[in-house]
Amino acid sequence: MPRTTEQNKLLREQTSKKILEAALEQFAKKGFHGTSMNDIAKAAGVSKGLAYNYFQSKKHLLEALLNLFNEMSAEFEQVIENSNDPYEKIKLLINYSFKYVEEREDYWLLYMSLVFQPDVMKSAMKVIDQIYDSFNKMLENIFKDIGLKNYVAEARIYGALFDGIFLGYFVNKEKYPLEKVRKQFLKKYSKEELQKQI
Amino acid sequence: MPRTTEQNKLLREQTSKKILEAALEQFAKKGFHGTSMNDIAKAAGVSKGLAYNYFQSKKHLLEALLNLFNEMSAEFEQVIENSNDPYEKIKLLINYSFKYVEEREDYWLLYMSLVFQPDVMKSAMKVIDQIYDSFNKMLENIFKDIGLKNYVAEARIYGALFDGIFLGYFVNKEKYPLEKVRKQFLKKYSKEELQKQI
Amino acid sequence: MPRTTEQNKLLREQTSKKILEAALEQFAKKGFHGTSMNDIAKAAGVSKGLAYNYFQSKKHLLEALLNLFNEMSAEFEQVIENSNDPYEKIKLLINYSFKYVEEREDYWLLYMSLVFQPDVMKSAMKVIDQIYDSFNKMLENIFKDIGLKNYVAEARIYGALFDGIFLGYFVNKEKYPLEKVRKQFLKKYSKEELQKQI
Amino acid sequence: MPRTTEQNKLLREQTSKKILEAALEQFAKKGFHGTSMNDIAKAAGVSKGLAYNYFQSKKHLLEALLNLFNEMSAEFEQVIENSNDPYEKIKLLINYSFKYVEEREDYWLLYMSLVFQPDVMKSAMKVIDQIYDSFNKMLENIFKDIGLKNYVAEARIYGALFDGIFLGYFVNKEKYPLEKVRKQFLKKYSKEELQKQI
DNA sequence: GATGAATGAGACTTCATTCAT
DNA sequence: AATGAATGAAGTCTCATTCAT
Repeated sequence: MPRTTEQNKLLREQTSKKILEAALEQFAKKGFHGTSMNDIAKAAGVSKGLAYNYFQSKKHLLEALLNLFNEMSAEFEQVIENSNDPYEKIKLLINYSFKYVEEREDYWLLYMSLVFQPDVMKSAMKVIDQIYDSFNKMLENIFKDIGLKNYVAEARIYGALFDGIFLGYFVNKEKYPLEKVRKQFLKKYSKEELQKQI
Repeated sequence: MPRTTEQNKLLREQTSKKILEAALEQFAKKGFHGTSMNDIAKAAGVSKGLAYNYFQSKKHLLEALLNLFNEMSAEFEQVIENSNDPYEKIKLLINYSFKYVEEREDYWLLYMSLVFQPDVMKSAMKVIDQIYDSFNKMLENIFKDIGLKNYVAEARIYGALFDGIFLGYFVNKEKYPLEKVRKQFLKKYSKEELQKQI
Repeated sequence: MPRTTEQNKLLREQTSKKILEAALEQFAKKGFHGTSMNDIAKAAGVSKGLAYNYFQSKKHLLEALLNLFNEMSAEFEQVIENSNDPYEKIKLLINYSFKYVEEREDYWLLYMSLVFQPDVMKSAMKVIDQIYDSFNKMLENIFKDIGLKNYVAEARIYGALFDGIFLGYFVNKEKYPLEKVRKQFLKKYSKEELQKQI
Repeated sequence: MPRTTEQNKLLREQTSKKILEAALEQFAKKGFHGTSMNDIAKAAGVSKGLAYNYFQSKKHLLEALLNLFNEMSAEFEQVIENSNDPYEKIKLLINYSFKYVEEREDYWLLYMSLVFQPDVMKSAMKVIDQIYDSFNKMLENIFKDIGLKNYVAEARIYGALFDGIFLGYFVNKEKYPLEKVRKQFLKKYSKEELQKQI
């Protein structure tokens, strides 16, 4: 009995996901140029041919991954929707960030490795730039709400802290005092401290 | 008549430098795997063969560049020697950092791209780890001198700011409000602000 | 529809054999260093890349060929099993040798060219040494059975004759009086002559 | 003061010899294709450029070495001039052979490696063929003088023994019972034994 | 939908040879 | 006569992609 259209669609989705996840993992670990289609196919448990059945080329595969970054961005936006208080929003953001990067290490690593290899793909930088922008706007709005005069610079500084902390963390996970830093981060952006700056 | 030993030494130094600089530039722009020896040779204006006369392999070439990172680290240490006042040291550090990254963009980009591709080379991560360590120790000492209780976390936060700011800057140089951020950075680490935290 | 596992296995065996045979032929003719992977691939009628799909490297290809030498050795052992009379064994051996080298010229040439280039591969010399050993032991036993006092030296002398004859033959096949030499060889190792030496 | 013509000539001869010897040693050890001009220059203690000043190319260098083989051949001829007795000549030949190969291992190894790589150079095979011929003629004459009916085959068999023994010796010098074989060789070609064959 | 054998362009590297800050 | 820096062709090997006993 042949598969129903329904079943086929499901199968395609599952296989596609397997390949995407494998690609993400491999790209994150070894970089775009350092990863071969063979690596990806093997990690996904499929044949090389099948990977090409789903994605036109290695670049297309990367492009497909980039779309996931937009979701990442959207999730951050959602998190701050949970409160109307800008102080609370900051707190939610910080906690979510730590959770996020720890859980989705691969996304974050791929994201960063693309930042530092703009030549890999033009479209990558466009996506990355957009994410940066939306993240900054989000932060600027929060800091404006709080009443910080230099909210433009403050947004960048907050973003820099976020990026820089995880950068340091990935240089040497064992050594990095992530918990201490998280606490200090929260403290620096607590209502009490922020109000001193107004 | 053969060249004198002196002449040869000079020639070797010049050519070696040409190749190293070209490699730095190319690696920074396109990443290790994304750069071919051909790219490097062409950028250096020499033949492919000659590059191998100077550096055993592409990896050895990268390794030679890594040594330059240690110099970078040493320069930071020197800068803070110019004062005994920890508050002044911080100020010197910040200003030097901005000048440094702007002037030596390529170093910084290569450095970062290696952070995000640990598979490229074991030795790279070792060197990077060491630089991080020494930078952190330097900062911890300064913050300890100032009297900050959480000097460990504070050192990491300072470092994160540094890394994160330039990361953001390179994502989109045109858009980044570097000068505003520098000022805000200085303000946050001014004597006045720091003393509030003691 | 993909090929069945069965089909693939057959295909791999066939292609592998094609490559091995081409490599043997080329190595025998031009030596290991004098043969390029391109030469081999062309002679095998496959692409360069495919040769690497089957053999990790040129050295591995040579190593695979070395295993064939062990078969060669085994065949000689089998030949003398056909008789219990040591005099008859010698005769069988001589006739088989001539047939063997004439038919498997390439094996023999490769074997010899490896003897004279020990630097090519450590493992090659190990295999060659083993074959020499087993061949010598075989001969020593036969000569011991016959009752020759100097059976150790006699085994070596027999082996030397074997090697030396074909060496001379390959220097100039047209000129070499192979048939005359074979007859003289047989005569020297005839029961009648051997018994004179006891 | 410039060198005199005399001095220059001497110098050229010395340097030429140094290079030839180094080439012989390297070719013998690693084969023609396995040896680089750099290897040779280094082993000779001269610059690459100088080697080319003396020898037009790597092939020319090999060709120059081939001429030395002719000397080798001539030396054998001279040795047997020392006696008029064919039985004595054989004895002189055997003893000289063993001494020769042991002392001039490199010549012999190069000679043999060329036999098994005819593609390396056409001219090599011509020279080798000539040496074989003259050696064979020499032996045929001796065996004819002794009165052996099958002197043609006997000459080849003697030659084969010579080649084969040293071949076996170089496969594993430590293990080879060279002295035992030499004695047995001498015995086989003693007047007493040879006369049995007439 | 799925496989992996096969290709070929291009990467890294070596080396005979040339040439001259 | 002597040097070794420099070149470029050719060799080893990898890998994105295609294709079909």
